[in-house]
Amino acid sequence: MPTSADAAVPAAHEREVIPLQVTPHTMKVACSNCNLRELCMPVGLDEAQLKRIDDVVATRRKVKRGGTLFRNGERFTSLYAIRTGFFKTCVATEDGRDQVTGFQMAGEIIGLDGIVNEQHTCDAIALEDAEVCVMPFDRIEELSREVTALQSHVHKIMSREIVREHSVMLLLGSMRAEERLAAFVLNLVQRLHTRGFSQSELVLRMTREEIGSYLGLKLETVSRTFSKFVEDGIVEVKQRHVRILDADALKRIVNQQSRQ
Amino acid sequence: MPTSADAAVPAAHEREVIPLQVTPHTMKVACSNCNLRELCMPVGLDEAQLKRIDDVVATRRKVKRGGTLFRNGERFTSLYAIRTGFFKTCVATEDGRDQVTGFQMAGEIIGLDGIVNEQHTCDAIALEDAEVCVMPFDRIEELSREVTALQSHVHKIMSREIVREHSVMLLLGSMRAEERLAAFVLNLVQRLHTRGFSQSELVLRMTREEIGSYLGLKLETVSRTFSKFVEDGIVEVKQRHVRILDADALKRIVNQQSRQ
DNA sequence: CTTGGTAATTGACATGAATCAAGAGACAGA
DNA sequence: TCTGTCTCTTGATTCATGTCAATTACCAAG
Repeated sequence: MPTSADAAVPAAHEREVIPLQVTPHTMKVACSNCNLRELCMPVGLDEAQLKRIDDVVATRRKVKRGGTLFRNGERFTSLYAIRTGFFKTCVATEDGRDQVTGFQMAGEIIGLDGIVNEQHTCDAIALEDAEVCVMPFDRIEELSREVTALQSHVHKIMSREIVREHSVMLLLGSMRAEERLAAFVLNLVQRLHTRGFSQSELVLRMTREEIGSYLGLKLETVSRTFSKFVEDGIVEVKQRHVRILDADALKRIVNQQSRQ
Repeated sequence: MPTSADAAVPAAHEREVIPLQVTPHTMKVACSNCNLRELCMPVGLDEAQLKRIDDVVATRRKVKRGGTLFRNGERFTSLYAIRTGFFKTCVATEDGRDQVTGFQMAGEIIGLDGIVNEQHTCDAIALEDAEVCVMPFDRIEELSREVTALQSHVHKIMSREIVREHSVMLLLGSMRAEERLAAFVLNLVQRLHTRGFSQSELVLRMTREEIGSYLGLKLETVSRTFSKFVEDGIVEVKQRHVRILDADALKRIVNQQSRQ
């Protein structure tokens, strides 16, 4: 039930005071002049196609830090393109275990898990105040029947997620703690660098426990491994602020064969 | 380069004598009367749509046991629907480690990883003599612009793969050896049962080492864990033949919280 | 500035799975 | 049938990571 883009602002001030509450944002959005366009939309469109693409985004939605964009079991209606902020997605078993399946940042698409059963199968939680573009999936399907570039783009985004998950499986299935953490840090800076941030410095938006969950490690192991990297002069760590001193060393750690 | 469906049979007998060699098979294929249709194709199509869907499959292809359907780095052109046989897919790092990312059986679709970069990022290897339907992806995209049910179906297949991988991440990230193996066996019989096989008996098509790679364990651990299940009277194991004596016990093992 | 709560670090110890090694089965090809 | 090669099992031992516990650092609210 995305709010119409033209509707009046619905008591936004009231909602602001409730933490964890999602705040619909009704300013009309245009992909065609969004600076994240090349991250979440196809490139090489002509003027007319660009105009149509604008119609994919129904509204924007703000999610406060700690708030949920969607939850396991909720009905699936839309994909979300992250405009600002940082999310984690996690799955859970009945017995309470849960597993972070990914961390998502600006320009990335979230919600693909919901397509198959028209129901989300994971939680998406904002790790900092965030804003997303709401893209109703039926609209995406409709338009991608007409705009070939959009169709291809949607397929590529899903395929990219599959490939990413393969690499996480490789990490979880065959790497040791140091390799996992090195790979994780390198992956994060690389993605941040693509978005114009430093190649050597980053601020972690998640706790040691969340990193551990993603990497299949306990938070103590994450902490110890960071400490080891610091001892070895590979990184500086001050709480969530990480400075990479020797990126090559990190790469060597990832590629070194340890377990078979 | 799929062989035209109408071409003459190309020296099939010659190819048969070369193991690991893929044998193009040119018999015209019809999804519309394939008994696996409900597994790999959309349901609820009218006569006209069914006829069009038949055009998605260009040819069939046979792959001998041990042969590769595609390899990491190869150009992506087609998705494959498995008609008979059993595959594994695996990814590898430069340093030689590799990770089985899945086992696929009749009715399942393979090759989705290749879409994003028009290049395969994993190997697909037949674990027994197999036959697949070759579905050129440009044809799939073309037709799914016109047949809404096909478009939706393609999206769901990709989403299903994403969700499956989430559950593998959960398994690899937070389960212990016994839980992993129990979950694996239950998943296999369940899928085989869907295809009309026994609910309590199965023949493993893969080695202990391949199971271990998939589950992030060493082959010795897989073997020991099977032995433990046998001791506990949960299964009977004779080489690759497994009979489940107590499915509930397996389910309890999966759901029991052990590590947090 | 104090206080309470969350997050992170570090140490001591326990343990599950890896490693190393030997041997037994199974199976394909001669 | 024999032979060589995989594959699987099982035991002894090691090691990486989990577990438990104590302490410190940080941050937000009063």
